[in-house]
Amino acid sequence: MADADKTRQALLEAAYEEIYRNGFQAASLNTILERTGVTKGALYHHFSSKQKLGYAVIDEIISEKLDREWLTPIQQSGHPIDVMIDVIQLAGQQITSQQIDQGCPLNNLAQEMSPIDPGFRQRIDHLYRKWQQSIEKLLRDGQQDGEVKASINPADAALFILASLEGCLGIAKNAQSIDELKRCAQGLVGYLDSLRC
Amino acid sequence: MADADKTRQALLEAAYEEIYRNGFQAASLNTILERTGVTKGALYHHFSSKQKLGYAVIDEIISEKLDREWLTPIQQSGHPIDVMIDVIQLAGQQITSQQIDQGCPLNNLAQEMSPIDPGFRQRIDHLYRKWQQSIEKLLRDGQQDGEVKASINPADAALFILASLEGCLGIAKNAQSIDELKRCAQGLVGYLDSLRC
DNA sequence: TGGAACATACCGACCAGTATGTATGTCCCG
DNA sequence: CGGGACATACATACTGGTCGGTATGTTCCA
Repeated sequence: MADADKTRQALLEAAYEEIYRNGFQAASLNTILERTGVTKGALYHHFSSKQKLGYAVIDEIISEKLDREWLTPIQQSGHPIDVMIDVIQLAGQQITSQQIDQGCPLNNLAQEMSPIDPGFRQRIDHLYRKWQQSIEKLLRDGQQDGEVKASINPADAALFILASLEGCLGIAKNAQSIDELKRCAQGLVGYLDSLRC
Repeated sequence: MADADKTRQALLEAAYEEIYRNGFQAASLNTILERTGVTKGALYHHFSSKQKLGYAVIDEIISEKLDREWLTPIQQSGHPIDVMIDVIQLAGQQITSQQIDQGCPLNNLAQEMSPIDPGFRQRIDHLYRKWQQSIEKLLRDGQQDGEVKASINPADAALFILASLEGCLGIAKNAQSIDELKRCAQGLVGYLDSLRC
């Protein structure tokens, strides 16, 4: 039934917002219910626990967001290093100050939940791995085209690029400063440049 | 009175552990009381709220830990870049798998609390700034000695180094993998090498 | 020097509020 | 008319925080 799906989707989106704002543990089901106008019975009809709701937010909302905002844009044509720099700088231009303050939704959940809930950790790890592999593929393509140094290990470099990106977002989040994000991202761009032949 | 100080210190240390394990919001005062054998009245005699207890943990426990484990070691004599690589690799050797899983105490608090509590954000920012400046000073010294490229901006590079370091710790925390930490840190070492003349 | 006045450190029962989760009832569509 | 899709009311546990009270000094004046 379409109505049921709409209810479920509304819950997922409100849960995503609430979790993004407060973290998973501090996220309140009652707040989610208020914001959606859905009742508690309906929520527990669709999700058997708060934990399962959190899992679904990762598997459906955040995963889809990652695809749309990072994995797909990175697949555009062009020199791999240039493409990555473009994507990073475009994201830097589009980001709002609210998004800076709240950081990366995936990394937020990773830092909070991975030590205390294997189900979260596993799901987050899966997304990180996809992310890393998409960067790795880009570097590998660059090596074949002769744009990227043959001496580097694409998997290791991709891992470091991803870590640095999350690190920059984390630092800027605490500083609540777009300027600091851009200065930090510039360091990452410098590293990317150093991978060119 | 010495006993009062001992009580206060015991509370701070137990609070640090509890917060490190569960985050600040999910940290339970009752657990802290159980672990220390201190009563609730005593706790609220020393700290007027859970928030103030959290502030004190940053100002006293975490700040001291940062000094001891990063700021002081970085001040040893030697070529700046070599010193930093040494400190990073030594830390990588000494880290336990439990510490990997739980991540960096300062970064954990930063990601959780900075968007929702200005007092936390400010205190964490203060420590990050000290950290960054100690790296910046090292790079500046390296430039004067002719070991570090004159073309780089020491403040910006220090910011990126700090962000990358936290990023590597964060990624390894989610992966729960020492190997992934070392591979990631190797990327940081590569960046540091690229700063040499 | 002895004792009243006061301060510090601590105790632990209790409070209101909130959290997730459950049990049962109703509605409505195929 | 059976079952999916809810709604309502409630259970239970736990949270941070408060409050009246106590025990152990410390100070200071007669």
